[in-house]
Amino acid sequence: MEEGMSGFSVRARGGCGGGGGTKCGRWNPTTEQVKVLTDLFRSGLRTPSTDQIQKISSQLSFYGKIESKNVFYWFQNHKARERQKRRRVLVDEPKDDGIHFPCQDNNITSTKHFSEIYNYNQGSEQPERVKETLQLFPLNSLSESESEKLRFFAEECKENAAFSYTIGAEMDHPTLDLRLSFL
Amino acid sequence: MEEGMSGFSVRARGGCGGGGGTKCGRWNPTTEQVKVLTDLFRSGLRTPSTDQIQKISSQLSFYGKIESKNVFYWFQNHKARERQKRRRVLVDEPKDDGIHFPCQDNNITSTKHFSEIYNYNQGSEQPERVKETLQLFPLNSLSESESEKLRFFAEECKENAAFSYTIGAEMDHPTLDLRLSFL
DNA sequence: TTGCTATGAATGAACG
DNA sequence: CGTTCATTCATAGCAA
Repeated sequence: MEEGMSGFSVRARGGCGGGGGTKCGRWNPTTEQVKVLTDLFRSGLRTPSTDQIQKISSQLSFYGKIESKNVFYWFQNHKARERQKRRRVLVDEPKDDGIHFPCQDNNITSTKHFSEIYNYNQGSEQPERVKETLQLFPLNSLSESESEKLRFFAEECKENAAFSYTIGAEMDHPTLDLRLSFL
Repeated sequence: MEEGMSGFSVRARGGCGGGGGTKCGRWNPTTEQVKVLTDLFRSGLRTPSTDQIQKISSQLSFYGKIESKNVFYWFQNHKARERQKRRRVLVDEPKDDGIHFPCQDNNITSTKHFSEIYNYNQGSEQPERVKETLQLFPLNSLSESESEKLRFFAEECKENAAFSYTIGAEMDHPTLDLRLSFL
């Protein structure tokens, strides 16, 4: 795949006019946009707030057409897919049964929230929920694949790590500054 | 021939109760059900009461498997996403600085009471929400996106408009009658 | 063309 | 109610 296409206008494809019958065209992120988003993600950003989404979108619009919903979806998808990938690793390779600590144990008991809201219940309360257990673990004697898995877990755990990110380090033009400070 | 064109998933029903014995995870609304729900929403229904939910669900069950909670969630989601979308559009496209009239700013006498319209009031009753006066305005020289935004605002206005809706106009079969009268 | 993979988009369900 | 999660649909790009 050619990596040129610097800047934007990568959506050169006909899009709408193409033989589709559905709505025309979906967002096609430029390499710069993907880079920034990925860096943000790796910096610890997982679930940007509405404000952050808008700021990011605004900044990224420099590199090409983009809407805030694109940023929103990007993070949703990226997070979800990393999660399911990790999940797959857990299931596919059960040989690592020495460590298992998915950051925050999700106790998935069957849900009954609609009835909770509308009183369609018939008694029997059960507001039990397991609290987080986030424990540390010995970081030694780990094989390649194992340490890789650890990385996954580590990534998951930094849900809300504080961070700041600056766009434009080696970009050709702008040196845009996008400092995200939460809380 | 098949080209994959479709406004939506054409799979629809079957699923759980069908003879295929497929997965029956979550509700998969039929196109008819979606149509009715959408029409109800567009008619002004935003937060149906428990009774209304029951009625709607009951009627829609004709078109396929459905539960009350599905209707409940549908409206919750639809409303939430409508607002979210509108919010995003407002911020994403500030280039419409020629028109700005949130909902019912009838009087040209400026926007003196935003709090009245979006009443997040805290001292008095709020029985008087939106009077459906929804004034018209020159629908000319409006770009595509602009008129789209207008539609958003218009939709927001009919928060609790009285309405009645009849299912089955051009439906293939039933002519179900679902008159919802509130208050 | 056909199939696969990655990923944008949508939405049912549910949480806080 | 706003936000988040899980699953699925749809499509662009590439490979065989």
